[in-house]
Amino acid sequence: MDLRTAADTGTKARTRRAILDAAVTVLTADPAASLGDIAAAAGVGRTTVHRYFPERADLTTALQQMGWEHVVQATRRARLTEGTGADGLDRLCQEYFELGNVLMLVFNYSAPDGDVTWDCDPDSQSVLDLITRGHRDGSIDSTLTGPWIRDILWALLYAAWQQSRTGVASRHQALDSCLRALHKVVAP
Amino acid sequence: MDLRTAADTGTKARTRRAILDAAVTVLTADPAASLGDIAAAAGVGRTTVHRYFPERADLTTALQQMGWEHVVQATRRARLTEGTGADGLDRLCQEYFELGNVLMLVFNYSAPDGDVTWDCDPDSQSVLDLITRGHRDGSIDSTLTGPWIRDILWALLYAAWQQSRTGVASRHQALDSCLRALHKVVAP
DNA sequence: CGATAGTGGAACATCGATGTTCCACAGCGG
DNA sequence: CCGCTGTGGAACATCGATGTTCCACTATCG
Repeated sequence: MDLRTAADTGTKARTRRAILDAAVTVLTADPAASLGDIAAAAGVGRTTVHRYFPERADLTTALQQMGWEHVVQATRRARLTEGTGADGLDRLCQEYFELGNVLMLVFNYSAPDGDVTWDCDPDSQSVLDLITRGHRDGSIDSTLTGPWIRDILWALLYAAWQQSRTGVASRHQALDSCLRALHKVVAP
Repeated sequence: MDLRTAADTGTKARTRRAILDAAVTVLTADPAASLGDIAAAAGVGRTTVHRYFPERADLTTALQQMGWEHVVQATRRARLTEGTGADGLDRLCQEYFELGNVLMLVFNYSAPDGDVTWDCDPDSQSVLDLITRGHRDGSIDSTLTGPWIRDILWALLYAAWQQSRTGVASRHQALDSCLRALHKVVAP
């Protein structure tokens, strides 16, 4: 017998995923949305939400964890150890941009819930290492500290996503603007 | 007889101001804080808060209005019509940075309450005009649109204030980093 | 001194979100 | 077919925030 039951990849997993996905969408639009709103958006009953996440905190915790897993995977896909530091940063920006709403949620949930800023997560160090490599190979301005560049990256991504979300620019235009701004900032 | 009673500049004005100031501090830290928290931070009773702002919405409206007034005044102080476009943007960044928490509040309250983004306020046009002038006088990269540069400005300010607020950098260092990043982005 | 403005606090009603319980229904495999 | 699993919905209790009312206290000014 398996520790995880067979249903773990079946109906239950799908329902859980639907709730989490809906939560990302709804909570991004309104961080104070009720569980009923989330249930409605997920197309399930409020009871079902409570079945999967007994308390609201359980849901937000799961959301935060899922969000960070996405960020970690995106960081991995960016292959930070290949090419120059600036190249890696470029790929990282593109991967993060693809995360969309998940990114905004992780961004916003860092402060209010717990002060678990993005300093303490496992992949943050690899980003700082990337920047250090960029400092050494001359592709990143050495006068800009690692944490500051990382924060600029997130800030630019936030602004770019706002642009795309509000229809000021298309998704592609927003990403393009973001990448160019990042290039100019980190260039020595 | 005055339309505004004499007390308008006396005790009542001071109490009102204390409540608004406390609200800025508290709501910046936790946007979902209760009126009791705000009253305690202001050093007044919860009843008094209700006397000045009968409903929560009245308080948030007043906050938003006060915030925008500060922004407008800061924009005026930056004397956007003097010097090159880039110079004006530089001064604007410094003035906005000085607004501190008020800035963060205006920034955060743009989306959740009403969709009154910073496009519709009176001073926004003068900022866009400034950028257009920078495009013409060659001090600002013409391939970057006005709205995008304005959003970058806000995003960088947000990131810089986070740095200073979390103690990663001093206030002065944060502003310096912010200004240098802005310079590099807008440079043609 | 006496009136008035401004305030604080207690008490209360209300409302929405939350969390729990229970029951009914549908699908699916043995 | 029967039982199990997953679900939806109704009903209920609870809790915290909100908004209101009322009364007492203090300081200031005429």
